[in-house]
Amino acid sequence: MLKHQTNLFKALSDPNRLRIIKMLQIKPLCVCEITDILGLAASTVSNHLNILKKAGFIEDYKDGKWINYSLSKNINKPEISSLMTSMHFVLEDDEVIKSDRIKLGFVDRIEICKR
Amino acid sequence: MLKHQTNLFKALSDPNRLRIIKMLQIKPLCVCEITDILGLAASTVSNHLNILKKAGFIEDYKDGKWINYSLSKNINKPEISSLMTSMHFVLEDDEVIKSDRIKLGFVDRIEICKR
DNA sequence: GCTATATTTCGTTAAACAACGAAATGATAT
DNA sequence: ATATCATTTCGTTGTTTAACGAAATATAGC
Repeated sequence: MLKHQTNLFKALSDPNRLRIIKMLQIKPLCVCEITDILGLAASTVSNHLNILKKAGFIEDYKDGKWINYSLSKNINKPEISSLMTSMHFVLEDDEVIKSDRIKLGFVDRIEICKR
Repeated sequence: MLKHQTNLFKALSDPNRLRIIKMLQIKPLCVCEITDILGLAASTVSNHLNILKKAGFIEDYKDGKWINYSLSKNINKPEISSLMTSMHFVLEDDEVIKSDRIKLGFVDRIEICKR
């Protein structure tokens, strides 16, 4: 249990995973859109998403041929919802986060996947 | 800045550092008391305390020949106080944490330092 | 000022982690 | 049914991190 709760914080202790959460605060995204904005290998992003999902911060659902990720509801887990509230106090003024969020307005999953 | 905020979560992503915070929620402690309960080398504990202090979660003050650590006030840092609030929702039922807190009632810094 | 002792710094070692590319998987849409 | 393409799995590499003991530092109290 101590180990499991430690994983909650471990999941949040990577800059790229924080970027993912701050993007998902705006809207749900598919793997290829996240990959495009972060500029990482698809396999690396897949791994990050898995860590966040196992921790309970995000969840996925299918949308045509894409898998969308969104922040998880987790009404019933106080530690998750409490930490998600904390995430709103964090990094709002960060340049990287702001830039990521601007890019969100222009990502087009169909264009990305054509490349 | 992204890096600095990541360190907030990194500081909380180690089981022994979580144990330290959950103990300090009960009362301030000196290094030798924390070392005694965790069962780690003093140098290791010193390192953990430094990481928590740099992140802004704890602060120290002198008390005779001991240095006491306590949870930091940080009224003015919303991300810190928000995360500290989250820490109250976490690990309250954990066996290790409960056992640590029971030991707190019996630690005697003068006895410890005589060994 | 000296001595005892609490705490920190340093160097080392082993384990954990992030990143990648290539290959495997799986599901959609024709 | 199959071709296509999004996503995941796997194995590898370099980096970061936790832990230790020994030595250094600092300070309290005589």
